Amino acid sequence: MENHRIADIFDEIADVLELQDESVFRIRSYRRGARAIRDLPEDVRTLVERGELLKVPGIGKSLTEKVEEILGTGTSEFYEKIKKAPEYKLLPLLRIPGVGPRHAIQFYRVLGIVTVDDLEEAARAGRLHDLERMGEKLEERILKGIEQYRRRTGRFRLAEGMLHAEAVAAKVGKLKGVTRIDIAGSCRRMKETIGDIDILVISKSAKKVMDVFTSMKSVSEVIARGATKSSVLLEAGIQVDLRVLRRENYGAALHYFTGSKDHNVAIRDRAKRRGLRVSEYGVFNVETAERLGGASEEEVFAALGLPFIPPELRENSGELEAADEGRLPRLVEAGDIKGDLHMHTTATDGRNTPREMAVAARRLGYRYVAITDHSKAVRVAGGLDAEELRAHIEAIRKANKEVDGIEILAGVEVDIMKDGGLDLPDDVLRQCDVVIAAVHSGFNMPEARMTRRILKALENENVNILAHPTGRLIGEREPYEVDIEAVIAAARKCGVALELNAFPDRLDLKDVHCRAAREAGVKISIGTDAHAVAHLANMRYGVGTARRGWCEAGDILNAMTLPKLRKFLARRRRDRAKPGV
DNA sequence: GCCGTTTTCGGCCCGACTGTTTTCAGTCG
Repeated sequence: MENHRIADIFDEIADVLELQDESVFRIRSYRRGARAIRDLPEDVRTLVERGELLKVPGIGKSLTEKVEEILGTGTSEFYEKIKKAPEYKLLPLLRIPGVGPRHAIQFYRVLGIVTVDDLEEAARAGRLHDLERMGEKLEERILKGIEQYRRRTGRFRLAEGMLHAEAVAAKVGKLKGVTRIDIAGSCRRMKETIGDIDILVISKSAKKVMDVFTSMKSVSEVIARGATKSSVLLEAGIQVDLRVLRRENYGAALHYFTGSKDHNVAIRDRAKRRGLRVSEYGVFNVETAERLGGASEEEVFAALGLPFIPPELRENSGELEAADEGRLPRLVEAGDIKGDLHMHTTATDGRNTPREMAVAARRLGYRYVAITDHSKAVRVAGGLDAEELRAHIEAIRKANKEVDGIEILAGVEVDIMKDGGLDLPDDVLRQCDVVIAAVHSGFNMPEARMTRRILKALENENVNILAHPTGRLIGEREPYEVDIEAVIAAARKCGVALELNAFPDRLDLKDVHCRAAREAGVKISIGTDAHAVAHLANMRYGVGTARRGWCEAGDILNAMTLPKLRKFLARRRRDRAKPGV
């Protein structure tokens, strides 16, 4: 996948242009282009080959040419020129909170500062505060920013951010006078990683809210404190912004601070065309200054002639057009989920027995679960060989008889070997109700070989689900090289479901791939890959990701009733058994 | 640099907070 590399190049170009005080619109175009490419559901190369890159919103003639040049030669003439510019060396300075392009360029021009170390030294020596419009407080703030920059690991995983956000919301929400509290921002949109946490509050006593918020035990630093807005840094390193709002503005603010930025820009653009202005205070008629609403998000959308758009869709990736044409999906909800088809037990590397997992799942309101322990290739997990799996299946059948109110399906997560063969013989796989196939080794093969390997595994008539199809670990391991389009097409042909692994480190398939799979008519199985009872709760992140992928309940395998699920699982083998099929 | 039911030229989202200043620049979201 070259998408990330090209997107990073465009972002770097934007940063340098900003340091060079170029047109803000030109800069914005590079940033928008970077984002568009980063979020593509498929390899930018295939898009170029089909001649469709120009159709992507935000990508025009100039960026298309640069993408083609980079794909062909590995770089672009313009990018090379940018890299030679003196400002290029200053990019790390921009990553320091509190340092923007104006400061960075001032430090460079006046004091010759290039590196973060230079800046730290200058700040410590008190050489910054004599600069124009600089003072001792800014100097101090920059030193703190450098500290934060050094500590910082980048974005946080959704699950981690959500837990912190919910802890803060619980604390502030308990206060007297707080009549409403919401987590907004990328958490609300269920984005796979979050940069910071946004919390909105309606309260009569804003001061009290700010007092409590800024003095929580988990706060390591108060970054800003105002009458309506405060920001803190938690010990965990996550920044939390909290705003206190008036009831009549609340919907407009909630919409605004939920984002995404691109969605907001598109909304305001739409408003402008209609002679309206949208801000976090409401929707206004530009000429008469009349206020057309803003107490609820519904009012904001309605003022623009739109139905409510769920937060997970607000990425400016077609949701406004779909809303306009009345074809917004009816997104899958937590309550639609009827079971969990991927979990491990003490038979391999899990911490609970099949029985314990099933009882916990029943408490979640599920109708069925599948126990899917590892096969022998996963040595570290104590994977099962054929004999052990047979015994395990027996144990699962027995547990199923003992536990009422939920069906325990016997399954396995069988490894896909390097040649595309499976780690266990067909006769034992045939005894399973559910077979999940997965790649756990040999991640570094070339794309063509990896794609062949997975496609061959999908051909095996016993396979029902392909687990974590790209193998990525968010922030830790890049996905392996695989032609995801080909995998989706093969899944469709073979009647195999693709998993949306809900484990917080994975969320794999990711949102844009879910959307592509759904559009191709492939079923998505949202599985938690739970290794303990507590992990079953991660389903929410899988559902959130599926919603970001525009999935409806009908697209989700484990939203099916048990009889329908059984039919889906059995169909493959039956079809194969028919002569001539 | 992108884009078009106002336009192929001339637009391109809006506001809070901070610090350094007596009206604003920079950063951030």
